Amino acid sequence: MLLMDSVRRAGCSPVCLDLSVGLSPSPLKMGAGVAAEPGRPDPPAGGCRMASSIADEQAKTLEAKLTQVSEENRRLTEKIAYLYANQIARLSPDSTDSTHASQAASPPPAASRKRSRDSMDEPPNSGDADGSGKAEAVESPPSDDFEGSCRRIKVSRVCTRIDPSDTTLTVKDGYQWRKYGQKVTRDNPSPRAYFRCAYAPSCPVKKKVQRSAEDSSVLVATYEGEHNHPCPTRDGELPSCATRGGSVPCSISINSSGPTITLDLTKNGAGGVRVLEAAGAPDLKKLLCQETASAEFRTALVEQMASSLTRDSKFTEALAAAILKQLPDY
DNA sequence: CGACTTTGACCGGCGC
DNA sequence: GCGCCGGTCAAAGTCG
Repeated sequence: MLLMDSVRRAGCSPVCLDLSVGLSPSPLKMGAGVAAEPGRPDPPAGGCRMASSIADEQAKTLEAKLTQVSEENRRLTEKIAYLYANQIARLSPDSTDSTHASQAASPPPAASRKRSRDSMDEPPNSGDADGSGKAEAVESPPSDDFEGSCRRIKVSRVCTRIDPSDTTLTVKDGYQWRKYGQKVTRDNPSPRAYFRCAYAPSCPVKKKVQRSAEDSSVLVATYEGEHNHPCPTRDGELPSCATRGGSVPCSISINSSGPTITLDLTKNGAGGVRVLEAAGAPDLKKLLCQETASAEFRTALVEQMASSLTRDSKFTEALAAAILKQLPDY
């Protein structure tokens, strides 16, 4: 886009755009016509004469931008790590390893009932959660090692905007789920549905789906554990915003043993990111709101998303196919 | 007829 | 000890 913009500003025709997306070793290649691949015909007459110098200039610009974005990324990472560490320290001043033993004897008053339940719900084979365990869901007796039994399963939340009239508690994420229960919980008038992964019998993953208490048009899906099998459909590799005919995940949560931070990826019309909530850390939410509102954050986020997409050869192939479809035969 | 969903019953932890 | 609550079970019902 930067190149396109510069080329446009330089008075060159946009026809020079080389869209050899995914067809060359370089996954995404957009540039002026002179940057054509070897063996390809020269740019059409009327192409950019200044393209060579512009390409050099743009290469430098992009390089500088890459450095800047990398620096921003590093800075943001450090900042989030710092904020997170601060919050943890503030929320659990005695959160050291030694608390495990005392927790069994006398639970800390600040620890909510729910929190202790969450750790209790850990499946017997939840060692899988760190990816190092075996994939078998074999019942094993509780370990005497308290440290081991307290290991947290991976918990993540996905908020999904749905039609308020849609009463089905389904979130299409590509995996197959079997519903095994539904309950009305105290803090929310809408029922909570419980699902197990139905694709692999040994898969320990569970999912809870419930409408948000604040906004009934938002479904909150809580995933516990990690799948020990590949996703049955490609759509499920990520909760996809392109999902059709179903609910559309529109936000992500950063979890899991610490404060939950929910980012809304769609609601901000200005193209920014909105912090929906930072459970258990109101100050963190305030700070993150400031941070995500910044132009630097948006730029870094966009860069990172673009980078992830362009590294995915499947994506670039699909994009190339879609573009070729739109182009007249030549 | 098998797979899946629904829903009331049941279980175990926790607070009072 | 009792009641509340979240989570799970399992029989019955539904669907393709």
